[in-house]
Amino acid sequence: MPGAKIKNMEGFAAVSGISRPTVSKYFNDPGSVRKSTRIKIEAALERYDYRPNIYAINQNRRRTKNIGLVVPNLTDPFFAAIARTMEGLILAAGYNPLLLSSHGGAEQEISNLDSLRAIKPAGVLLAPLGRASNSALLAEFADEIPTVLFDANLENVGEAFFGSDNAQSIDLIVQYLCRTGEPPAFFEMKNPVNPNAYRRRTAYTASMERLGQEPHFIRVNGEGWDFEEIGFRQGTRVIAEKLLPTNTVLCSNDRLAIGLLSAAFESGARVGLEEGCELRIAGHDDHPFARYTCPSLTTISQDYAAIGARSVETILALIEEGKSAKEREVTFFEGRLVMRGSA
Amino acid sequence: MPGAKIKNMEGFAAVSGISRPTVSKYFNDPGSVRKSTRIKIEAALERYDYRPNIYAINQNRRRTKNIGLVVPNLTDPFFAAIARTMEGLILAAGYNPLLLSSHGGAEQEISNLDSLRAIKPAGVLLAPLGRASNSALLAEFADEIPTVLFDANLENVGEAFFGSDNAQSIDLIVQYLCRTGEPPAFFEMKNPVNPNAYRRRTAYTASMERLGQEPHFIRVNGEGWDFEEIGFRQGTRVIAEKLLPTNTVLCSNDRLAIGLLSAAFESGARVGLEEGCELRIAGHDDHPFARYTCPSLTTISQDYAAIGARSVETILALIEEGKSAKEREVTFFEGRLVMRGSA
DNA sequence: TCTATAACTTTACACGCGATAAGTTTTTAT
DNA sequence: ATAAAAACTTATCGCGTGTAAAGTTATAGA
Repeated sequence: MPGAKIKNMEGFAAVSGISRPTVSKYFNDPGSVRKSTRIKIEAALERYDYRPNIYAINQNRRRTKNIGLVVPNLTDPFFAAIARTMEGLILAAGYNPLLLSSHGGAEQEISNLDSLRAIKPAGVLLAPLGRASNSALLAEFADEIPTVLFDANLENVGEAFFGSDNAQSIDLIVQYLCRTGEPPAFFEMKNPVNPNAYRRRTAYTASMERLGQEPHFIRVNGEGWDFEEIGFRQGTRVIAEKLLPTNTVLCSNDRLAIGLLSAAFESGARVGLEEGCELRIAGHDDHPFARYTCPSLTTISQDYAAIGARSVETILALIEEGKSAKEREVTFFEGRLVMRGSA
Repeated sequence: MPGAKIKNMEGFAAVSGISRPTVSKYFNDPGSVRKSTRIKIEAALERYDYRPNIYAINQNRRRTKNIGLVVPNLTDPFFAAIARTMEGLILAAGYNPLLLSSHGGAEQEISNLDSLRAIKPAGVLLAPLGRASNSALLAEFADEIPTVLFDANLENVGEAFFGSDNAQSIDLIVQYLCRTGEPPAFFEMKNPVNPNAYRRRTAYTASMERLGQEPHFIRVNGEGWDFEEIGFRQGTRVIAEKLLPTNTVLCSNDRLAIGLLSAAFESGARVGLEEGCELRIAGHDDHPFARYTCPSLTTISQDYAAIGARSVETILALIEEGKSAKEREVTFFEGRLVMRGSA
């Protein structure tokens, strides 16, 4: 029950009976002071309402305790989820996370980095938009401030990258689909916004060829990040015009698959493994809603716990060890097959 | 193409040929200086790389330009969307939005407010958790810092509240459902986390009675914010045990409805308006995903453009006019019926 | 051209803390 | 008990701004 407000550390030092530099030391690391003085300070904290002024702190510290966290689109629950786990890890390490969303726009991405520059963060975790990103400006930023990329890789930007092993995960699901039915066609956007989409395209071709199957692509038009909408509209057309070369469709990501599932439902095409189903649909990412589609969506679960953990570990190491790594570390984590009702 | 970096306003004032206090004035309001000096300063900004140090600024300003934006759960796309629109409005007004999510936890909500206190925001827009919130501590916070609530109201906390008119919107959809088929039963959680859920419960009863129908409740167990999961698991049970009193179900929110739709699908119960369907399901909120459920979800669209706009306007007025309003303003916006395939 | 006034300049201090140096006290190890 | 080490104290500076006072110059309106 803190009583009277105290306006600065000078005043707080006075009431706690400890000198100001020692109090300052305490706030920067409570373990760095003698136990007896720690007790005195904490007793004073109980009695009085005082918190160090964060602006004064940051003005004087060499490095702030801020870590920027930039995701391409918070409206996408996938990024909301990964951002949340990263936030927790950053807090646990005693740093202050600052979450920004680029809202699918390259200008917003740049303006996010500008905002971050203003707060002089110790480091930044950045999931870039991908193809749309202004990579020259991103590289410039990463040159000033320790930056780790995740989810989408841009060549030579940042000190490290952590993401999914699309070659492995796509191979996993292509093998599964081929083993259990007709080989899949690949449903994707003509001009994907995300580099992962390109990797998955390549991985699909490679897997199919390895299995002696001919790759088939269903490439649909559409711009932006409204993937469900694109999957739905183009899916409706594809089904109506009977453009599907096989009864099995592997979508480049779950959000397209969600749209396609909805299109199939409204078109009267039954999806799933059961008797009488005319279509199998699979996705990639294990979107939070994939469990609740009708039927539930067979997909690949990205190991975002690992991606998040390693990204945070790495930026912390960069910050605390001081300098940048000799070599840019690039690590791909394996995906896991999640078998559900749709394929 | 800014050239050499300049470390402080002193240096920048020197190269721009203007005195430091005037430069300071310029950065706080470019319109407050003479046109000829504005041109000189902006010319220097082109040639040199300088931005005022945000920590030094905020240490000395009476009020910062920060506005806190706290939502109960960013993983919920509904809140992600409303947060996004509010962010845009705050930026447009020349303020700096700071987005925090309480992740469904009361402790996190409090710690978010503590983080905000540390940055001394000019004002805060807060969507509280609701029932779980520590409303005493929230009230204490709102007492220190101008605060506007949205989405979920807590009595006498904050200077104003903006949200949906649950009585109107529930009446709208209950009337629609009664007009077009059997009167709905109300599917909800036994102990909802959100005050809106209580309002909707009451509104449902009132509407049904007004229409001369007997209200029926399906109250399911479940804790936390994993509504889809709860809707799915309990929905599966309810369908299996044939506990539905009518063929029409109105869910307290879309996320429960999404789970229930999934349960119905897996249970083989056809949902919708078409021939041969045995169930109608409706929701509330117009969740971004509601368009893509199978069948697409009939629901109520909250006017979150209005809620966001009025909330931001109000907090800005409070900040700029200085003092708090005479009376706590409480405004409910009407919902709109969105007719889709499920009911 | 003159004058009122708005806008500028210089000077100075305040903000609240981090950091460091030099001296003093307390704790730990022998 | 004693010396060395650790932790404290006082004193002082620096950070990059906001802000205010007092004096000076530019601008607008007559």
